[in-house]
Amino acid sequence: MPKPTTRDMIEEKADDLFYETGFEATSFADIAKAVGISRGNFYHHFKSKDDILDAVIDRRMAKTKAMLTTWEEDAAPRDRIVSFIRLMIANKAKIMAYGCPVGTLTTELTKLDHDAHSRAADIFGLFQDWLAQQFAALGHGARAQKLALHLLGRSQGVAVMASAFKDEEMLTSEVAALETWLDQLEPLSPVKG
Amino acid sequence: MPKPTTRDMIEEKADDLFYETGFEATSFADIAKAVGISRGNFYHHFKSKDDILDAVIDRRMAKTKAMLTTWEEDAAPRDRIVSFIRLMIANKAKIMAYGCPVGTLTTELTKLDHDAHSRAADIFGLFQDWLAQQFAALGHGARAQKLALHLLGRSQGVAVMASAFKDEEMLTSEVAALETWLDQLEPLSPVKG
DNA sequence: GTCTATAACTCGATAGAC
DNA sequence: GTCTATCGAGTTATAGAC
Repeated sequence: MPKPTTRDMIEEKADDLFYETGFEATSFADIAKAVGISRGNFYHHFKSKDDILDAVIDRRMAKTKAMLTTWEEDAAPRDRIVSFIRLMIANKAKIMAYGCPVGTLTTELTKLDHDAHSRAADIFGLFQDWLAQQFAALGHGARAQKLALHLLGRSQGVAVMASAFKDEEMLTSEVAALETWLDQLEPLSPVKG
Repeated sequence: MPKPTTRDMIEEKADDLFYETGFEATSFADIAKAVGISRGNFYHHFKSKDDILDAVIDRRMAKTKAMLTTWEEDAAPRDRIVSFIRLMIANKAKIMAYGCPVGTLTTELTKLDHDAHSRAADIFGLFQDWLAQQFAALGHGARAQKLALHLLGRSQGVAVMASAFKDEEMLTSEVAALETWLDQLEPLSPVKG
């Protein structure tokens, strides 16, 4: 494992801080302090705060793609979708504290009327397309994209409410409801098996 | 109708701006410009920016209570719940542009670790309790609060996705799905009728 | 006295020169 | 890596207008 570069460190800490305290509320000084470098050193790596945001979005896109690829190790599309649903359980503590990283960033960028908004929304697009593939494999071809969007929305709702009320019970019971929903979808006519 | 006071005007414009551009991103200069008064003049009406936030939350609580009371003119609990669901249709344009006013504010205040976060979440509490009353009247007493939270979450998810993708079709079809969900809830054993 | 406008202060932000 | 410039934020002080 190679030693992380300064640029990697900046991206990683900026990613965390944008998630935990928001993009606008995070200052260069905050990131510099977290990384342990001086502020001037930033300009060797990033020209502006927007440049860091671009890098953070690229980083999240790459990590999302890698995660989706990992989930494809499950042969059954149904189990792949369950992996997505249970991501909320795996990230329970952070979701209750800060909400969903994708949803809260796109929401903030929408209000700021920021150019990067559509690129942040593209992360949702990655999830949607991947989920739609799984629903199509389950035999829901015609409405695969719609089901994917529905599932994404349900997940976002859980994240918003769980962080608003700091309610773990709500999160776990809604995750269970989503798995029930998945297994009761009709008609179920998979292409194979 | 009495002429609105300067204080009323400040609250109204601050409410709009907090919704459209976010609490932190809205400056006193922005509000002053919208109201048409000077910056310094604020401090005869509010001690600080947090004071304005408190007033805005109070204002939203009051408006929410008034709206819920209006919906109670429908005698049938089912129709009252439909009024809630269709609020997303009535506010379609704003939701696609800025998301849900309650959800986005609580999300922002969570990340800012702001004291007013719990008061903002109380607005969700108003909706939840009111919806739970309607579900109880429909005969779902034991799980009325849970159903209310579920419906709130579904609504939040729709708002997040619709604003992320600027997708009106998603909003309208999910609203229709919610009405179907409502009418297929089991068991249906209303106390009266 | 209540409301309002002007100006100045403090602080922390981005940005950049050395 | 330090040090400074510049800008805009929230805030305060003071003085004029109704």
